[in-house]
Amino acid sequence: MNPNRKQEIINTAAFLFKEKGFNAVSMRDLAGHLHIKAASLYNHISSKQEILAVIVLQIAEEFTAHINLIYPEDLSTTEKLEAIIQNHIAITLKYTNELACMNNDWMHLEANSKNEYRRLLNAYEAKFRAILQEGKDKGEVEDVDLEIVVFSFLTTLRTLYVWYAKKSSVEVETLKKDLPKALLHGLILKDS
Amino acid sequence: MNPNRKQEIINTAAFLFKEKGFNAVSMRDLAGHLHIKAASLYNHISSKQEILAVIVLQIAEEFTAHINLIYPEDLSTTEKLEAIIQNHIAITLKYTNELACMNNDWMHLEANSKNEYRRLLNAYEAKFRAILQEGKDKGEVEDVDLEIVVFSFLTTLRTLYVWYAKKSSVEVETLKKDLPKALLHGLILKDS
DNA sequence: GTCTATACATCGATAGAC
DNA sequence: GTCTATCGATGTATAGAC
Repeated sequence: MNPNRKQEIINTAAFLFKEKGFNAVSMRDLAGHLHIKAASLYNHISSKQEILAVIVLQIAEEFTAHINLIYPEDLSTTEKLEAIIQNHIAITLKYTNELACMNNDWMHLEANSKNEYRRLLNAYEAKFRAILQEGKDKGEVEDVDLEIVVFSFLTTLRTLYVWYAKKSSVEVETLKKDLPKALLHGLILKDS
Repeated sequence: MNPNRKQEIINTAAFLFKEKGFNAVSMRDLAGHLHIKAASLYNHISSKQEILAVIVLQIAEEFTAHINLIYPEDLSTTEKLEAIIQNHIAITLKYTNELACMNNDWMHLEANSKNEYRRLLNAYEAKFRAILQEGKDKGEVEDVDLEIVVFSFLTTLRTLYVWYAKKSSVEVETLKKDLPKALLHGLILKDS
């Protein structure tokens, strides 16, 4: 019942799920990393499914909260997109394991949690799409297919934890500076 | 021993692995979709691991073959990158299930196959990086961090099957036209 | 080439002692 | 709150009949 212990279990689970995938981590594995027996886990959590749901939905809700904050602000499209990029970087640094787990294992949520996750995901994409559409209407955004930009932008941002896994803190500063550049302005010089 | 039957098993497995993930598909599931019993599968394949290795390495080798072809050609950086993008789109259309499986389940390969996969992946990224470096040297490419561009570019291309899952053939034509635009030239107009 | 039958490991989860 | 012991389901894979 100790909430600290519960959080400890969830953090360890997130690490293991990232490393091996949800289905490849047994309750015995997880317990072993905490130096207890599998049966003892059930004093703190009700099921393996519950652990996954907490990990995934916690992160998904944090993303939703941030875009709901940014969306109505009086900022240019570039500024809004920059804020979203910086938020993805910040969450990637803080919740690397949970993010990997969300991306790879949300499909293993049971029905109710999976629906809730999908709802949050769709809401996030809708707000993101609306920001881009606004940019197009205001003439700030190039004439490219909106769905393609939404897809390529969000795919890159969602998968930042892969990049982060192999990098140093110096390189994180480069990421904060150059990722917006690469995503927003492309990489081919206009006059070539 | 019938090679057609073996291919049929592998194709069905790729579909199921994409839908549910490697570990969530049992040999009984797989057999059921082929209207036979699990034991009968072993007349055609030696293990579940073998199926995964065939699926993943087949695709990985196809990507490697293509970049080895493009790399030494006498083309501009833009042309080479366009060729790579079009190849990713083509493979996504032809091998959607296998591609999803490669991305999500390569971690479940056994040691030897996993090492081979990593070798192919690293070789691909190295060639891709070299093409970008060449573009920078020739002044065709913006001054952005190379690793960040390699990452965001390849992440998007690798994950195209997610986009394709929900789209029509009309939209595929838009993808072929606008994905290079979005990736190479960005989305923010220069004068805004 | 597919079947039935089954071996044997491991899974998530529970009961009840301490 | 952790333990031992264990249940019942399910996993991959094999043996041998047809």
